[in-house]
Amino acid sequence: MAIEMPRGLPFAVDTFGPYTSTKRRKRHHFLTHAHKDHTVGISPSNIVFPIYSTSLTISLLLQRQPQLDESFFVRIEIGLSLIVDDLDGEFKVTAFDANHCPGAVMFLFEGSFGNILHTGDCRLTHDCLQSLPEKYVGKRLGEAPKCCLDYIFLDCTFGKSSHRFPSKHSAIIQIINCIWNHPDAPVVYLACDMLGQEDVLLEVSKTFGSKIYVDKATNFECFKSLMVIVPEVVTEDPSSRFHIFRGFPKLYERASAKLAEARSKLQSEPLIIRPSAQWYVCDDEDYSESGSQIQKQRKVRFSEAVKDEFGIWHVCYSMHSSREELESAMQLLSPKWVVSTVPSCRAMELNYVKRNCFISRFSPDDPFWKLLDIDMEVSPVAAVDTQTVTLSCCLMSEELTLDSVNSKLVPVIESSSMKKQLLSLSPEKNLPISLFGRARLSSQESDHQLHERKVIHTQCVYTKTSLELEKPNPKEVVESLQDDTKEETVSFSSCSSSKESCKDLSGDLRKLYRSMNAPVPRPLPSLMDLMNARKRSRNHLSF
DNA sequence: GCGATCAGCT
DNA sequence: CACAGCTGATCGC
Repeated sequence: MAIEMPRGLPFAVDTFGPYTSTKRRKRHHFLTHAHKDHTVGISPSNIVFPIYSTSLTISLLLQRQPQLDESFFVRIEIGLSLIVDDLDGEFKVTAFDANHCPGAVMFLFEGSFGNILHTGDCRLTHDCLQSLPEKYVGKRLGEAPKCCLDYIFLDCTFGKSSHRFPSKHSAIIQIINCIWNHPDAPVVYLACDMLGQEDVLLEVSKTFGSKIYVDKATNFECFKSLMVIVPEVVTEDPSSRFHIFRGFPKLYERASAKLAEARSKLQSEPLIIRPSAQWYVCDDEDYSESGSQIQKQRKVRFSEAVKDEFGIWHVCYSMHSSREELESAMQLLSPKWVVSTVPSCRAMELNYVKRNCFISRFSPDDPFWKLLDIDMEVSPVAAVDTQTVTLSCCLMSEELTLDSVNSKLVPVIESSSMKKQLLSLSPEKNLPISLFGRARLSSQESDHQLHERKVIHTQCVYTKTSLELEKPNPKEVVESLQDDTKEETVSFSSCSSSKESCKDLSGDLRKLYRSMNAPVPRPLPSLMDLMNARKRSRNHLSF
């Protein structure tokens, strides 16, 4: 899952259009790693070259999509920098190991827009941080680095997970121990067919002196990428004790079937190991209502493999940072602003962000404003001009609506007058408007006060040109704090806290919200009924 | 008819 | 729940 970069930046990371307007097309594209959800949109028909990425990521991508051409890509390797020419002045980009999967990198951009770290997907361990330029990393917790990053686009995938994850190395040792503890298992199935689990295979292979069988016929893509990354561990001989087990689909069903088959034949059971953090983050949140008894009964240990009710052994092998790792990384890096690259604005839940990221921190000449395409040189304008578009108008034309959160939406004057409005805010008096996520409060405000704050609600600011009348071009999503309401915090983020997903808005609008690091609101249930009824009647007609 | 995107699922 | 990814339906050219 990737987010669009703010409009003021000339580059995109892990997003590849297509953009309807060439005006919006980013001039430079960067790819952090080869997982498919980060390569969506890369195709010969949508050439957005050059795409900057590591040799390994490019190789994996070319292998999967041979119709792409090498010439679309520019190689950048871990630890190396490139200077990129741009209309707005050149900038420097450096790649760093993201500790996520083979070829995965974080990008550090340094230019007139500021110093920006985009982590892609990452597991931000201490070692990982130490590979960043010294000036950006504090020597110890609480000690500011010599140079502050302006923004971090941060992988907060497991930002909610309060558990301490074992290191990848430790997880691999757990896997090896688990295998040692099952000498009678005739076959060891490793659910490791995903890019990023190769080290598990490598270490198992080295420890037990055996290659690992990959079924070329049913798992060709995995076979191909293993032949690029760790060819020395792969065998096509099914008599090997170690087999790759597909993680999808229906892992549990297939695993149960394997075990049942052995039992029915009175054979020793095979050993099935799934190295993934997914199983461990399940009971992280408050599932007291929806969570099954099975979940409650789980006595999860992170220090050794755990067998579940289906007979699968789990080891917490995580390719993303835990909350603890993120907090610690943010403290050492002390960025001015943090944006989550995953939806639900999970960055806002980090203590570091709650305590340190507020808009009042930015002076009028800070590049922050430029990043958001907000021009500080504002000329006086009429209160209402011809560019004003109301939300209701946009929504009608899109056949979409926002949910009750937005029922208080008011028309907002676009562009310059809006900017002026924003900029005229005095931090003390009218706090706070934030441009990303939940409004950030002043640093003096305690967590308790923070909690007492009132409803935050969303305003969408749209620009209009004659061309874009049909498809409004939402420009900025801002939040404002309403002082006269009594509700406790954040109806705005109701979506992210809700257990339901936010799948009810059209893709375009969803992308917009995500790019602003704002949770996607859901239409009113009544509207959903209408939309569904319309869908049903349409389906009916087609018969 | 094809590729891109979305919905739904695990 | 949700990683990354699959399948099948639908959309749009």
